[in-house]
Amino acid sequence: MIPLYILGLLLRFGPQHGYQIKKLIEEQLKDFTQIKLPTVYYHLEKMEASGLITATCEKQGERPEKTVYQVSNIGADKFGELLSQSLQIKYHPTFDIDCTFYFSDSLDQNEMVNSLEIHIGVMKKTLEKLNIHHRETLEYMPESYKISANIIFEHHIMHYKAELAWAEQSCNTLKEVKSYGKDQDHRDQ
Amino acid sequence: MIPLYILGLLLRFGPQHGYQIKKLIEEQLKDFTQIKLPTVYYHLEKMEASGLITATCEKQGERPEKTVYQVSNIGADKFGELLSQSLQIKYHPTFDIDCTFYFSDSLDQNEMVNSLEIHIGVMKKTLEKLNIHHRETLEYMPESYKISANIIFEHHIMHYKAELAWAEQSCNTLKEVKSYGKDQDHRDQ
DNA sequence: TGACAAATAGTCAGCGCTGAGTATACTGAT
DNA sequence: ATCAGTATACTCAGCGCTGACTATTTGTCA
Repeated sequence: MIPLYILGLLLRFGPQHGYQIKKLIEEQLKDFTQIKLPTVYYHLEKMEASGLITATCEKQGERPEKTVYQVSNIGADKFGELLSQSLQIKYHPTFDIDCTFYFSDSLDQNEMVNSLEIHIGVMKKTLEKLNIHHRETLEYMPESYKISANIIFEHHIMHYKAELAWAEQSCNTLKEVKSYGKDQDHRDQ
Repeated sequence: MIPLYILGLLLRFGPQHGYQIKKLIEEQLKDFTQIKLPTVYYHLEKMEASGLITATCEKQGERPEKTVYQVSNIGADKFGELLSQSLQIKYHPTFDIDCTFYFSDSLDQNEMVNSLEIHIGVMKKTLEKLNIHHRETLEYMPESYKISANIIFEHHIMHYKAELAWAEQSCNTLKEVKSYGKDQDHRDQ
């Protein structure tokens, strides 16, 4: 996926250094990816080696050189190819927290409720931020890009909502079990 | 997360070989993880090196040896530690398809609609399977595990539903745009 | 105008993971 | 009795990724 981003950004915004590409990704896609700088450089080198992009050294004054990358013809073709391939949508999420619940017999219920409550708070804040950013983005975005921007934002918003709903539901379930347990204890005494 | 699974499974089901651990993960968690065999062995070796588990060679007849692993005291402590840590829930999904939509100005709308329609089909089938497997699991599962099993299944089901809803919504949006575009073409002619 | 933080630009060792491969044992069809 | 196919059990080279590091340049506030 990263080569696709790099090729696409270089085609859309013209030749760039590795660092600039990282900045572009941060600006353009901050809510949707977390690509690290060394990862960008790693792919730039690989892509240069395979001829998808060409590197030229830029010397301003006599300061250290910066390497500027631009897409070759082969790279432009590859972009189209990768983009078509990316239409094969896959969705097989895994959640670390499933492991926690799988072994929940070794855990205290209060801790679990607590942890879910924190999670609920985080998800609510994340959703607020996303909604605000969504509105902001639509303001300065040219009409032709709005539809796809909407689709991307909606994708994330819907999954965050699902995560929130799950956390709230599970939290309530655990609380009910707890109070039921207490009732039993009470009756037992 | 994998060391946590391995420690937990070894504690719950007793000493096992690498291959058996893989089988256990497949049986117990088939809908929720896709851990590969070499990955299991990788972690077993690391965990043995750090004293979390101990390996003993088993020779049946004079056939090749199997290595059986069991949890040490240190490992049992580590299990508790990792399990507590795992209560810090993180959710920052990234979707490859976002990249596709980000560059959707280079794509044909029909292809995108098509791709989403396929995705909708896959998600529907996945949900059906998950629901069936959910019911089956609850049947043979002892009462004490049902709550956590429900929570895990619900987690996945809710996210698959979100994914499905998003795909349907986006598909409709794109279709509307297309027919609107056609209208315009028609008027332009 | 000197000093300290932040931004820019890039490198590298090493970790986690897995596709592809090896080798033996079992099982069922012919 | 044999052969194919599957299950069991494990190994290893090499890829993708990134934390931690280096080094320079540019604010920025006193």
